[in-house]
Amino acid sequence: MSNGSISLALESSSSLFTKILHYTRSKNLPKGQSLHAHLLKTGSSSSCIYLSNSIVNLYAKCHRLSDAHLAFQEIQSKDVVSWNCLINGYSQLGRRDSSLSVLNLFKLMRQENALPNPHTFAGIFTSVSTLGDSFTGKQAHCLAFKLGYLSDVFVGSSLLNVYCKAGHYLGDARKVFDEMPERNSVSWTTMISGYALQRMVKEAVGVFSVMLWERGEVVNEFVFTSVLSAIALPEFVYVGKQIHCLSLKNGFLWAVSVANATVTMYAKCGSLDDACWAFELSSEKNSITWSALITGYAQNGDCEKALKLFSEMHYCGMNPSEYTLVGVLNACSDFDALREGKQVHGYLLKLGFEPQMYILTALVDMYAKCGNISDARRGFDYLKEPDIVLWTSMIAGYVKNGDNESAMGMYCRMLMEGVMPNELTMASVLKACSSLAALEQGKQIHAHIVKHGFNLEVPIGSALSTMYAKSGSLHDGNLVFRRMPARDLVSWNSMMSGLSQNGCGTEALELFEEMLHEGIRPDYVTFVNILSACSHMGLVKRGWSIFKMMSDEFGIEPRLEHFACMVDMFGRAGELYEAKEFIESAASHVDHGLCLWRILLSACRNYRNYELGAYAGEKLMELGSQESSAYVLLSSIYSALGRLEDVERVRRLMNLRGVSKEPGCSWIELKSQFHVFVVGDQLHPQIIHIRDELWKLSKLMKDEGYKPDFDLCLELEGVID
DNA sequence: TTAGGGTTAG
Repeated sequence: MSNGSISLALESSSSLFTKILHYTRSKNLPKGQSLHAHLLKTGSSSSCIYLSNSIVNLYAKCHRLSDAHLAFQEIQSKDVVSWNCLINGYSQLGRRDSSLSVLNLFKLMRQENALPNPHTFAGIFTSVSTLGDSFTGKQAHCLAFKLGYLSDVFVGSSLLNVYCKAGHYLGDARKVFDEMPERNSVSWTTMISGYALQRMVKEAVGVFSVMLWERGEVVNEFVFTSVLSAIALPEFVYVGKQIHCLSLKNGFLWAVSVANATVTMYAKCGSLDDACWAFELSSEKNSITWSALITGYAQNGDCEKALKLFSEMHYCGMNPSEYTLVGVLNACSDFDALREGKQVHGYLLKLGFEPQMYILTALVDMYAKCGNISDARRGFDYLKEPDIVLWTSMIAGYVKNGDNESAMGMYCRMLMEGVMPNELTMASVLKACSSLAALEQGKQIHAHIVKHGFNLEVPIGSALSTMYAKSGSLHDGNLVFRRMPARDLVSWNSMMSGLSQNGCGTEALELFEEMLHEGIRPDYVTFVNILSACSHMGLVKRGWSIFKMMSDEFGIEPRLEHFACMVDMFGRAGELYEAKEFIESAASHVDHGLCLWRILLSACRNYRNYELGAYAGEKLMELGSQESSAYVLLSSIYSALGRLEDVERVRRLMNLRGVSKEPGCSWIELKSQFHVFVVGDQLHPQIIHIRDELWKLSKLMKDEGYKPDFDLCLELEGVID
């Protein structure tokens, strides 16, 4: 026997007990284990239930549940504390499997006729809320009530947490809360964060105020963090500011968790200056504080500041967490900042971050959104079993890069591998169908949506109505739109665009009026749709007044798209000189000029106003247009005017600038197969029959008296070929 | 003289 063991052997059981307690609190497992060995050797633990329970507790608190279980089984006559030590050990792990073990242990405990006490129920309710099992929660609630334990503040608070976490049971939660004979900081925090989770700001702040009224002070930092987390909308920022000031007044400047919640609160409300102020003010910053401000900037569209802050964080010697990296990668995605994104990628590899699922997803998303789809795919292929978020990122990436066929292919592969889509997946796939105008596939996706039990909420409802509308099925598009339980601005905009693109300008304008009537504030996209509808309908006056209304009433500055719609509107109506004046008053930017003069040039061709057409064409030459159609049209106009020198000059300019005509291309989907045709190609297997049919059609046209318009068809072989 | 509840960042 060593000296240490001799001294242990001589110790009284009360001193042994103090030691176990100390090792348990300090989570000193090795010391605890040697003490346990000593107790087994001397047999002193079996004679004393306090000591044996404490050993179970020691292992449970050190997260060694299998050892705790063994020690528990060694106890001959278990009491309620023995059960509680084990039950609470499992429940405190906070995992799904351990919570299920708790429920099994509770069943065993009842079979062995051991009577649970309030301590037992605290563990039971904690596990039930981890599992989100409100049915078992209700049963345990009844039992606790029957046993008269609900007056215990621990039981009440943990039960409160069951109902708060279940979301739909907030009414039950409030009832439990109101009926508690005693409430403390934990009960307040639980009730407040229950409301915060459901974004019920007024209720959360209400409970906070009642607490202030009853207690006269805020007891700890947790109450502040939970109430601040409820505030995430600009209209409540003034309440947030009051609570922030109160936290400073009550001396919580030291609490980094309060500072983090404050920065997050301001950022979510869109008050970035205040978020910055709270950030500077915090006496201690951790990676969460930095993350909160970085993602705040990213989510409010100031990605440049987010990236700058990230490098500042690096220079301050603060290492980023996974969250910071995900936040900054998302900023790169939104900012189209591939170079910076690659730097962050390199940096995280250097810091030794393993490519875990969410970092990998952020990387795939960043590469895809920044247009580097092949690197995105490499990241995707890295994982053997990608989860639904990663699949969706990859599918959305293909859609964003215009490769809708690959997006559809990925979706089919995903289904074959047995991965269930979520609503974002469905929205992306529907977008691919819209772009392909693939109605049949779109209908199949609609069937999947019904089959998987998704409802027509945004974004699925919006994407589905857009798919139908863009594929020409306006009736179905409208049906989906009307059946959506709630519509956001994007839903209205896409329905309007579907109507406008399919020649239903009047209906688009009616929808616009309806939207204003419902109090939805239009954005710049709305006005693009509406101006385009006016242009197609020839409603010049209406268009003018809407164009003015956009900036005067809604404070939206006109963008290139709006100017283009206006020029198109004048052009279609034959008001060519109005269009010219409009361009000259609006086109201060090169890009604007290039687009606007090009529209006028086409309109001049349609109305055979060659003088003005030549004027617009020369403007395009001055601005260095790279569009082949501009050169072809201008030279044909000069030819029609008999100005052959100018024809030659424009041709030379086109060659000099290396502008070449892209061959025309069209495609059609027949029986799930795409047939693609490019000018001059003979690749289609049925090309002979197709040409035969075309020849018959043109003969029919001639017989009916249609004559081709040769006015602007030139001997441009040298240019076009 | 052993055992219990709540909080912030993506």
